[in-house]
Amino acid sequence: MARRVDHSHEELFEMTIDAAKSLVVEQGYRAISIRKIADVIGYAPGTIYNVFKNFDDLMLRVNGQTLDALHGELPKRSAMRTVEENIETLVESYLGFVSNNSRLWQALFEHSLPQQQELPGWYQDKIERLLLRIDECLEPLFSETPKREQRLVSATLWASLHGVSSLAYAGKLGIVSRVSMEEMSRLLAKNFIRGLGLEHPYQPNRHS
Amino acid sequence: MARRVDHSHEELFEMTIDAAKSLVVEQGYRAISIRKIADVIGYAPGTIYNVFKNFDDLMLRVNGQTLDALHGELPKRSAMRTVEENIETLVESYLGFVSNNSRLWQALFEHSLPQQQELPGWYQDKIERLLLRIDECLEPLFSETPKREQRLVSATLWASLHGVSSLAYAGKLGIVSRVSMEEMSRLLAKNFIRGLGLEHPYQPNRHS
DNA sequence: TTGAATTTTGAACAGTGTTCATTATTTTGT
DNA sequence: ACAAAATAATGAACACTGTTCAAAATTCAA
Repeated sequence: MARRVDHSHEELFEMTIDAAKSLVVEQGYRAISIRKIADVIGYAPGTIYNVFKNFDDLMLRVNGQTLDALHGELPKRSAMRTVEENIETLVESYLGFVSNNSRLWQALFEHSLPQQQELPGWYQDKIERLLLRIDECLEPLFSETPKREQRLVSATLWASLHGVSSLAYAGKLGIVSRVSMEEMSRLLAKNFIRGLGLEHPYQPNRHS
Repeated sequence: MARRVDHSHEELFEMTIDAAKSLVVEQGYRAISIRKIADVIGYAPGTIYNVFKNFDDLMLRVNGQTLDALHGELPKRSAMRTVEENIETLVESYLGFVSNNSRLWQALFEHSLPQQQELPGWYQDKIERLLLRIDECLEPLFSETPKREQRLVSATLWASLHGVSSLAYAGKLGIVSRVSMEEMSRLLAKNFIRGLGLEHPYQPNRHS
């Protein structure tokens, strides 16, 4: 049976991702499977392979939407405020999003591609957009220096926050509970930026 | 056939973990399976379940040994040096270990337990030991304040470094390559510590 | 209406973790 | 030395997994 008009390619795409999302939200990343998703949307497993290359592709789309959603919640830099204040606001938004979407957020680091397969361009672009949000806030610190250093700082802050949330949610910090994930994030951002903003906009550190 | 004297329980434990490790090193985390491991050690799959509770347990043991190995390579604090210098040395050791054991290191964050199942005590102890290595280095900054803040800083630094290496190895930072993982780690550690060490040993940051 | 194009299917394949009755072996008791 | 109990190892079986693809069902075009 081929119900060609039942749902368009685009509708199928959306239905599949929505089903995957709700499975993640309700049962966590490890509970997803192509067959379960197919059940939810009322199609056969094979149909999903007309819309997605494979499971990794599907998962990348799900995670891509999570990145989009985060991007939508991050505020733009306010010219009225200092770098520290802007970063603080950014971190608060980040923490809010992560708390409200914890299961989807966990899926973001629980899924990873097979060895030596790099992320597709469209996915890297979504990360790029997020890094730009941080870049914006750092602008005043780097007005005179090459942009590469600025990007390095943004990526470092992004990765650090990622480390804190991923370890906190995976329970990989022992005693440290979810309450202190927020404490850690604020501590990190504040002092990292403060360390940066001392004398030099960017202090290249030599390797001993 | 029961070859009871062939290998003791302890030998079987070690053989299994060694086999798992070499599979990770040669083919990456996603290539491991109980059956492949059983093949390598010359036993039936069922035998592995006499030694390990399940796959997660086995994987936790593998990762536990990775944590042990890292702990063995981290130097103790030198009383002759400043906090910044001690942390720098620590970070260099960390980076060296991660580079020399990249596949095993990746397995450390590619594996995660099912939802709401927390890490066993013996595993948390291994993390505790590592955090203590950082704690040591921070000692001079916290001589007068309660130890809780010191632990918060250690955990934050640990988690941040973890974030940098995990995103870098998973290729989840786009352009940012493995070369700059080291740059990012050094930038992070240096400025975070510098930010901390300003006026107050520890600056509690209020939430706006 | 017929034929081509397209969408959906679901069985089949090769794999996965895990269980457990059966078997082979060793240890113990007599 | 022999029988009985204890133990270790097995591998078939179960219920899953992602993925493929010939066949079937439906729609579109002539």
